[in-house]
Amino acid sequence: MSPEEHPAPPAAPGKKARLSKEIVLSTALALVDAEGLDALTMRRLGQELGRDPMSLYRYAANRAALLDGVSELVLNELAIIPDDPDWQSQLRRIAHDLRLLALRHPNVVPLLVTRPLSTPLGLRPLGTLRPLEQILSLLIDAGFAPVDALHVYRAYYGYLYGHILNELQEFVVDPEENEALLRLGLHRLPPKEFPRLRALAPVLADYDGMAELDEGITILLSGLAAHLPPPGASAKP
Amino acid sequence: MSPEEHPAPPAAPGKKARLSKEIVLSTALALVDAEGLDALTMRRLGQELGRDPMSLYRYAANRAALLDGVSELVLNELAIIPDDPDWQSQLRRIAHDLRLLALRHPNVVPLLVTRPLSTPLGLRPLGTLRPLEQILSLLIDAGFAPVDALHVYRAYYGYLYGHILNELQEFVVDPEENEALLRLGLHRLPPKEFPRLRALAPVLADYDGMAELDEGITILLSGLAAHLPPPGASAKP
DNA sequence: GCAACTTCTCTACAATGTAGACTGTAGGCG
DNA sequence: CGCCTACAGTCTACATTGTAGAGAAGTTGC
Repeated sequence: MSPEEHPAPPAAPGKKARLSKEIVLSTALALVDAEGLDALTMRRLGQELGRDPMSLYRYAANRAALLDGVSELVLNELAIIPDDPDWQSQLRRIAHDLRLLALRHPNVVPLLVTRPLSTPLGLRPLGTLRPLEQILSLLIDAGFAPVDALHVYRAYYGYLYGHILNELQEFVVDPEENEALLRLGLHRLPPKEFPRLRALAPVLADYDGMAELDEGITILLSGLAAHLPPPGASAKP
Repeated sequence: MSPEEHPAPPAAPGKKARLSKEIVLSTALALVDAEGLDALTMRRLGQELGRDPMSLYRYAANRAALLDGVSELVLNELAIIPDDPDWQSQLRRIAHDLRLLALRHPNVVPLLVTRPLSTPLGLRPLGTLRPLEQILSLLIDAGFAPVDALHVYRAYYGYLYGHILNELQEFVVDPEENEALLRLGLHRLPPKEFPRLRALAPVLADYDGMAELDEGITILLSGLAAHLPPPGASAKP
């Protein structure tokens, strides 16, 4: 019975290890994953850490910075390693990775999408810019001119984010419920006004996001490859 | 000098016309457009209307409902009229319209994107589902099987939303400032870590969103047309 | 053992959303 | 005309939020 004497912080999950930005942010993320964005209040996070809420301000200037930190943490889970020389399959892999990341942290997606809208490019957390830089780099290394790389990136990332939003929006509410109409709450729609939507209920209900993403990416990438000067036309060795 | 005696409410912008949902929502939208989402508090909106904040609850069950109402109001500005028999040019036109809508109400875009994430399909404000229904209808009328129409819709709308988010994110901060690096705040990025991004500063600074959207849509639509059973294969007259 | 830190806590306050009771006003019916 | 009912709008009150500012506790170097 020595529940209070342990001087070694690393293995004592009990109460009093010194805080750190990493600890704060990762328990913030855990909280958001478990209970949603609204649950992430200073007081609640403080309580989760067994600390006074005010202590958090040592590690994040304010709540907004905390949210940025969480975004960054999540995006850091995305590994972009240029092992595959084919840019198309590379981008395809990243797309699937990002999709899975979003499904793993659905509550963070609004942050990823929304916060950059209120923060100019250069002031965003570096972690959120890194994928952009890395993908540009990947494309340029594959032989694209920088300007074209940017175009490819925009079309690609645009579609990717759009797809993720779409998929999360269509997420099935109550998997217990079997009737597709009910499962999606579509029975509340006036049939006269929404005949198509209602008729598509069964199809909507089993949305294969992964397949849909893959098709879309295929179309987009091959289209991009066709409409642009082929990589290698005017590139570095 | 009869500023108080007018018994006719319609022409008296002064103070005391009876409220209505339309009035409340449209001044809410005006407020958001002018000062951003955060400015839309119950008290502030009440003040804007010359009424007690609590009176708003007659017209919106709570703040979330207010936000939904604003989304709906904005989406109602999008007119989808099936005048053009060619589905591709139809979708292209809608895409440009929606883009302009977003540029007209940039502060509302986070709402459009975020709120559906926390509301199951069937429970969303009808106004926000109407574009979906209408586009499905348009595609089915053009000869697509319903399931394929849904696929087209998803890829199309996904890309479209993604593009809009992209474009708004890259919005130039201070158009007064001439140096591209500065204008975007990119000078804060460590050069070693972000060489590509920094090198692209000038290109980033003059982003032609309209052209970029059009290219993307072209690629996507022609790709979709090629990868799917051509409309009319198994359709109604 | 003291001094200069950093880290954490306490208290306090202004702003927000909203419940619940209340007041006024407009119309319907005798 | 007088009363009654319904509804629009208001007032007061409260719990919850982010965060400023002063201080306590703990840690580290000499």
